[in-house]
Amino acid sequence: MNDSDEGAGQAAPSRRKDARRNQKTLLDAAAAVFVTSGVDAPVRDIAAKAGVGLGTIYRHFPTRADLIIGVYRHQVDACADAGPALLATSPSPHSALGQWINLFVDFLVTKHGLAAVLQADNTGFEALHAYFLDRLLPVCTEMLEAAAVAGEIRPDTDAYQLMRGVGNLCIGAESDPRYDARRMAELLVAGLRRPHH
Amino acid sequence: MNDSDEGAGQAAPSRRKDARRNQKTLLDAAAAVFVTSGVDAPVRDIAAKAGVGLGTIYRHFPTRADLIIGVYRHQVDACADAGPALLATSPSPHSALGQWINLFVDFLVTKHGLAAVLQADNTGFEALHAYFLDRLLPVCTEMLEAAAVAGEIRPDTDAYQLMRGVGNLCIGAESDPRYDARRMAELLVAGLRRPHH
DNA sequence: GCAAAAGCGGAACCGCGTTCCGTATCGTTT
DNA sequence: AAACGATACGGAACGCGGTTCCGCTTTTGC
Repeated sequence: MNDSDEGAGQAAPSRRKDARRNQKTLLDAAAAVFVTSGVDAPVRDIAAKAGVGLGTIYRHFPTRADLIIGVYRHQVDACADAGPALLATSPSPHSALGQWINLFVDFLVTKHGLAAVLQADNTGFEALHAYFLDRLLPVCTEMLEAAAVAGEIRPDTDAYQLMRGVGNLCIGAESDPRYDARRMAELLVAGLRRPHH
Repeated sequence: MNDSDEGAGQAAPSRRKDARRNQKTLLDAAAAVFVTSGVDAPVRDIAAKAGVGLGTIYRHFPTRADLIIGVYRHQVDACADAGPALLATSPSPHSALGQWINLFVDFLVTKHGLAAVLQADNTGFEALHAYFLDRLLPVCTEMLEAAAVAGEIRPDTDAYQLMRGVGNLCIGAESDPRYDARRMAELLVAGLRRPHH
């Protein structure tokens, strides 16, 4: 899949020195451009910001998804790690789930255009979708199960659908002042509560 | 806004006869192409299907939103009309709301790519967004108020946010077999139930 | 039938993603 | 240090799709 690093792996001990430097430069440039122009920013803009040619960016990050993953991997991992922590410190699994979803929503709405590109059907972004699922689905599943065991929610809830639904709720949220994705996500989480305990 | 008709108005009594015919031809062609290729289908495809030039399509429908509105106006109107009817026949306002949302979701998920293009921030689709809001928001507001008066839901629920949330939930639903937008929408509606006192 | 008005077609232009290859740089070997 | 293969770089060039623009055709009013 990935010959050297980009995508899912980050250790790049081999390779030529300039190549490694360029990779880092590109990630920094991409992060900066993503903030100002969103994750859909023209590839040329990122290349220009990094001061490299187009060939270079495509060699290091064959798809835009690779670039996005590279830029946000740490934050996604942090979100994943927060799950078990919340489960341990929260008064109830359902409350932990709510807080965790809040974290996820906050992450998504502050990355312009990221939520829109996260859905599975978006051609060329399968890797991105897969990475998010890979990291977050187990956590979500764990929390849902804990809540189900505690009898707080219906036991038939599917973690994938919940993640997908929450991700969808975040689409375009950053550019619509009348819309509050966090509130909608809370409603969704509230909706899976058991009718009465 | 619209010199003649496209967009929100449909009566086109004046104009040249061939122009009126082309407009109809274009709507039919667009409807057909939307079914097979989604609402993002290349303009050229629609022009080809209709057997007209590019200039013609842009003259009749300056933006893609105009075309989409033209194609789906009747169905949107039907959905709007269904609201009061459901309110009258359903056992409770909340139940009517749930059924109405189901109608809306079914409409959206069967129109490939429509939900994705419905959100406000999508440049060039303001007219589409506005039309949907124009027709459906009053209905949604009415149903929410009825449910609030009946004490079934919290009284502070915003119709715009609900519509936007439901619309978002439908994005990409048609191409992801693991995802059931209707179920998520039901969860959302369930979530605004009053926490029984 | 004729001229102005209205409408039509599609070439052309632009932005953007993506590919490809001649050139430059690196690092290793002698 | 010189030389040479491997590795990486830059950017021209191509394809696709949206949008504009203008010379030509059809319609309509007289």
